[in-house]
Amino acid sequence: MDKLTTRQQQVLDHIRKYLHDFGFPPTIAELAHALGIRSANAIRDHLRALERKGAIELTAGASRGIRLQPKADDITNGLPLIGQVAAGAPILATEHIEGYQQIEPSLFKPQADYLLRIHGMSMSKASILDGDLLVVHKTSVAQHGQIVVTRIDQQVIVRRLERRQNLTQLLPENDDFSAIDIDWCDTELIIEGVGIGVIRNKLI
Amino acid sequence: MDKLTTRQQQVLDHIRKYLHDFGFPPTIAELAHALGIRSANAIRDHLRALERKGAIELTAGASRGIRLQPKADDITNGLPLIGQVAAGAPILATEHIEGYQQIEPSLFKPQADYLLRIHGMSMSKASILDGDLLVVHKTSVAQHGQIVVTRIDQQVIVRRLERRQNLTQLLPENDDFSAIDIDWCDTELIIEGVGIGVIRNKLI
DNA sequence: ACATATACTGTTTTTAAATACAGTGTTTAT
DNA sequence: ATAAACACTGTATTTAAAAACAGTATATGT
Repeated sequence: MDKLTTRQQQVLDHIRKYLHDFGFPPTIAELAHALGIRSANAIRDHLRALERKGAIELTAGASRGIRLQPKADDITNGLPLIGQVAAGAPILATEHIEGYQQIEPSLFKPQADYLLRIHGMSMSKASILDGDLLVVHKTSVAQHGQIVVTRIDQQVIVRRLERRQNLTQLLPENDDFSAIDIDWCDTELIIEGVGIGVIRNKLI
Repeated sequence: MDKLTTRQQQVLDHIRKYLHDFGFPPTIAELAHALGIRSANAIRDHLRALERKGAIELTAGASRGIRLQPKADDITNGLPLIGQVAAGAPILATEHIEGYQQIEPSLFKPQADYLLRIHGMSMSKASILDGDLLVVHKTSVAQHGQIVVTRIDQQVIVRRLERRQNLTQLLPENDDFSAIDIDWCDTELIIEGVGIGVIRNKLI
């Protein structure tokens, strides 16, 4: 989405507020009045600009025919839920997004960026089970002991990060799995994010 | 909210669908057309009935002036988060509510009604840890094997329900805790709800 | 039995709201 | 420098949509 001018942002904010207050979008005249503008045409120009920049969608001829563009706002849209990630592809690529879940970001610290579906029981002893949604904070730095989302040989893997003097390991939390040694010459360790929470939507 | 007739429910469903599809509510004529009705007045009658029954709110004189009535607690406030419950007091009493968490109810099935903070490690082998939030569906009936929120001797306790021929037990998921036998003469078993999910907002 | 709610048809009137047209300056990017 | 985008004013026109009016027929509860 293109950058909005201050005025365009104000118009967008008013549309949001009105929608929240009334449950339906404002008319052009109502927006003009709310922003202290005496001519409806000024708002029409703003709306056209907002549409051109991808912030809203207009329906010609329809009263209140303004739709907020879903992608404009993370909060209205929720957190993306990522299923299986194809080797090499970026995690947040559209084809990996199974859907969006409306979850309060303030529930987690630091900021929750996306949900990653866990496949397999490699982290079961950390009480992270197959099918669980790992709440992930996007970052490229992680500390010893944290649950990390990493990329090894193009594959996305969730493990516990173990950092000693000159040894870095990715530890599973299940004795049936083996640790992955990271030696800096050979294997490249890319950290995609750290786990900050878990959501399980079916109990057994 | 009063019960809706089949037709009223159909009208409400169409409003929901239209809102989802277009981002703004339908006009009366559009609803009539969608339902195969030739007169706008029929829809007006339905809308008035829906408003009377509390399903929607109408704004007189405004085009598309239909607002879906948000389910008082769920959408506006989110799910109540219950901390410690005092002995004998109802779970959802105001003094137990630590706050409200905006969480999409559709993420859980059946319906999520509240979040209960888990104290202690009695369910650790079921991957429900101290500090976790148990997502609870309010019900008084539960089946063998489910994680249940019960009340024993006025205390709220989370355990796994074990029902055999003539034995009912509440099983912990930790060997350090012992099972609770329910004999129907002596102890009264009150089921407050069943666990349908877990939310953990700090990993260790 | 009788009031009330439900579920419509059909036409007309009124008002709400979008659109069109014709402008004036200012700012920003190439 | 100069076109394009930005940020408006103001009036007129057209169309979209709500609301009012006048009915019919069936179902439902008291």
